Amino acid sequence: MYEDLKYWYLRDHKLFRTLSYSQIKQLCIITGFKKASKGEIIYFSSSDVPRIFLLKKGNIKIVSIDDDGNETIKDIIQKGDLFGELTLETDNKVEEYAKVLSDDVAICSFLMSDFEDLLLRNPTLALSYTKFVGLKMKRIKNSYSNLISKDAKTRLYQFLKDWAESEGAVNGNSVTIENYLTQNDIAQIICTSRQTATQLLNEMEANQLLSYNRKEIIIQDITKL
Amino acid sequence: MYEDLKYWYLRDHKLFRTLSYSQIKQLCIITGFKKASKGEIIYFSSSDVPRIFLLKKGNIKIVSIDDDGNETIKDIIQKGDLFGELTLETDNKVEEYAKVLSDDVAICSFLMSDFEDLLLRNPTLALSYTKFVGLKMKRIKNSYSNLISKDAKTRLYQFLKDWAESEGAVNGNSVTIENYLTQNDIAQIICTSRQTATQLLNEMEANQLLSYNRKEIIIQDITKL
DNA sequence: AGCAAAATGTCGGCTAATTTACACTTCGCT
DNA sequence: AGCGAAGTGTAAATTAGCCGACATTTTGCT
Repeated sequence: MYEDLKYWYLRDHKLFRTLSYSQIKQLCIITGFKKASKGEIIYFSSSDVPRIFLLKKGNIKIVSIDDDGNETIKDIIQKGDLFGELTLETDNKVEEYAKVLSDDVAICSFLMSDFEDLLLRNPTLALSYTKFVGLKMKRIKNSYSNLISKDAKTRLYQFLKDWAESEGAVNGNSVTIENYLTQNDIAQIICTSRQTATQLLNEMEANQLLSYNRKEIIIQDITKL
Repeated sequence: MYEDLKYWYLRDHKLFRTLSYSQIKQLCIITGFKKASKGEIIYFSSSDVPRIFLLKKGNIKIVSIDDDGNETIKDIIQKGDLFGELTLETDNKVEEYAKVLSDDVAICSFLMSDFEDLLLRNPTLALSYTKFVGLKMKRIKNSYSNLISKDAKTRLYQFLKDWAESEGAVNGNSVTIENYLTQNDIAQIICTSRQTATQLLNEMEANQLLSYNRKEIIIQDITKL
């Protein structure tokens, strides 16, 4: 990969924005680049050397298999997000992999050990990274407490609001979301059965809160959710 | 407070164990010390300057109030744990406070800004701290996914196992836990109603899995849980 | 175009667990 | 010692949402 390309990729993430061109260039830590298409599975825990990944394009879901063999969606990663062993500790206990949701994705990665060295040499970056991990933790806490204390309907509403906020195209009070999730995915994210999710979505459509199809979701009036 | 005392307090947490005596002494970041007794409430978010706290003695619970005014237990902090704005970002959105569970507690604290400076000057510490926050995140993720996918009984069993492991006095296969929680607390932690928790605990007692009273819980055979 | 697989829609029975309601016990305090 | 508050025990009614079962629609593939 060309030096300039590396620079551009890293520079694009807000975490690295504070580093100068020469700093990034000097570090040269990007060691992998990968393209993949819809439905493909990318293993990243265990396997070879521990890495941190940056999703450059598209969407993926992080899925884990529990003891009973059920799939659970752990996270949805969007363009620009980091994923992988963000805690800088490898654990082989959890069996996780990523599955491509959008038509195609571009992923770049670097070695965890290289990243650690970088953090050691750039205390400011280390501090930013700590805050970044902390923010991620806060988000998780927040979404989980929703899962626990609210009913399925409220959870779906909250999920749609969050999704609309992070990715929706706003047009007045109406928001259009590119829908790369199946109803089953949505059900898993809000921790309910597929049937319940279907029922709730149809109910919302009947109440003219949104219009749903496999390509996009249009929320008529985001303020009414 | 005497310099030596400060040193001792910090030194006691594994995070600071790598720092030399002179380093800690030089930094002198402990700026607060506090004792409190059972039932007392300690506010730590919002209010004055942001701080990080270290619980030296006793047990506290972190409680938050949601929109509807219900109390939720966010975390149980044990002797030696850090708490407060561990993410190094203050947010005033969440209304959280700590409540003392044990007879009395000792808490020391330092300013978040001082701690940030310290991290900037000690990259190794910064890295350790990041991993520490990451570990905390992993624990939270794990306990939440238990909450979501398992039924109340399994959750209670898991909670008791965890509690026994972190604090229990082992004696062969039997483990004795000092019980500073009410059944209501336990119910909140495992996210069920007080009645269900009571019922399950009595059921376990009837099945001779444990003996419960307000002072202690004795698990007859930890391997059978 | 045609077929299999994946995704969506719909229905009732079933069950864990919440809710409501109340009695009893223990604790902390003056 | 005695009282109120907090904690614990128990039971019945109610319900959200899971599960199984199936029909229909849409997609991707050759």
